[in-house]
Amino acid sequence: MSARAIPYRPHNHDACVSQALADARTICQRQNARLTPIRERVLELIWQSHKPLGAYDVLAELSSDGHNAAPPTVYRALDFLQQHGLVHRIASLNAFIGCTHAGENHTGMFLICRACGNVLELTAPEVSTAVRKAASGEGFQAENTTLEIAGLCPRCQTEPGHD
Amino acid sequence: MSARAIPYRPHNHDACVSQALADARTICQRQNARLTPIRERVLELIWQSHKPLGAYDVLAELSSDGHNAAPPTVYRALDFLQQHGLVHRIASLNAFIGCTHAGENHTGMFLICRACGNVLELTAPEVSTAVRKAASGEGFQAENTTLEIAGLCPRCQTEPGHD
DNA sequence: CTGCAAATGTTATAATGTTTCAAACTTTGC
DNA sequence: GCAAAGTTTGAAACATTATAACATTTGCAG
Repeated sequence: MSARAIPYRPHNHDACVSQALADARTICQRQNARLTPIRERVLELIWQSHKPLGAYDVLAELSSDGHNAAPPTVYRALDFLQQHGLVHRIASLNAFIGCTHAGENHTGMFLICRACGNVLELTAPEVSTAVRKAASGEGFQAENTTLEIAGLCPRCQTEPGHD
Repeated sequence: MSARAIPYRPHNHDACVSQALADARTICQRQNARLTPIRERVLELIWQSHKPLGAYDVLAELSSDGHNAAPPTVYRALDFLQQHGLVHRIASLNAFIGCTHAGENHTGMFLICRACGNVLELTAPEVSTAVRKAASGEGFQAENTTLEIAGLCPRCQTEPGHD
């Protein structure tokens, strides 16, 4: 659906965002879910950064919009977006990021650069398989996987402090 | 070093705890790290439960010891214990659990039962390999992996609400 | 148009984590 | 031993993240 994201290199990010929003509208329609103005705006704000955005960052942006929102508004929108696979929560950062595989039925795996803060979402079938196998080897019925890898992105390995 | 933990089934947990503490003392000695009374006590408290303990849970236990501690005391002890591989932080729960592979140089993988709250720590080499491969396939230099799987443990699949 | 369910507004509060500076304790070099 | 330096702990305040509870509004089906 959306094109492959390449957060580490400059690109026309506005186009990413528009595409993501268009995808979201389609997905919500198919699921009979209401992508209300607030929800759409929150999704847009989150997409405008490749770096994960905290709930209170979103809140601040909304405020500077003139929208006088309180925390529950943001958390509710984020819950909705998560529920419908439009954003992911990065547990190790308490922050949220747009899903680059929305509607694709996947297990996200996140490469988080500790230097520049960018995050790349991957789907790695071999990883998913290995994880599922390891869990079922213990008789464990896996439902939800959190897989977050902190380290250095290609750019920050050679070009420290660029961003 | 420590025997394999089997949180899903009853066992002599006091023995687990003593063993973990003994191991910890050895490990710290080898690393020239000071396992002070507070740190040891925190480690003990964490080990006394197979369920992850929040920092404020630890704090409460310390208080009921008569030890009048403030949050930084606990967080500092937890940082120390993490640094030396004696406890793990479970990001998806904001909680801590004793490391069952202390001193073994491993990447933890956690099976978290959403019903009983018990957590099993695994080391799955195939998973680690797959993760490392996926990361380096993107040119990403992985440093730290958070891998947490929520689901149902064997016991809770057949015996809901036992605990 | 009316009544119900879903969504949002509003206020307050809970839970989690950090900063800062001072005091106590340990180690080290002499 | 003893003073200096470093490490650990105490203590108070504060910052950040998240939720509870209840009122109000909006969208929609009948």
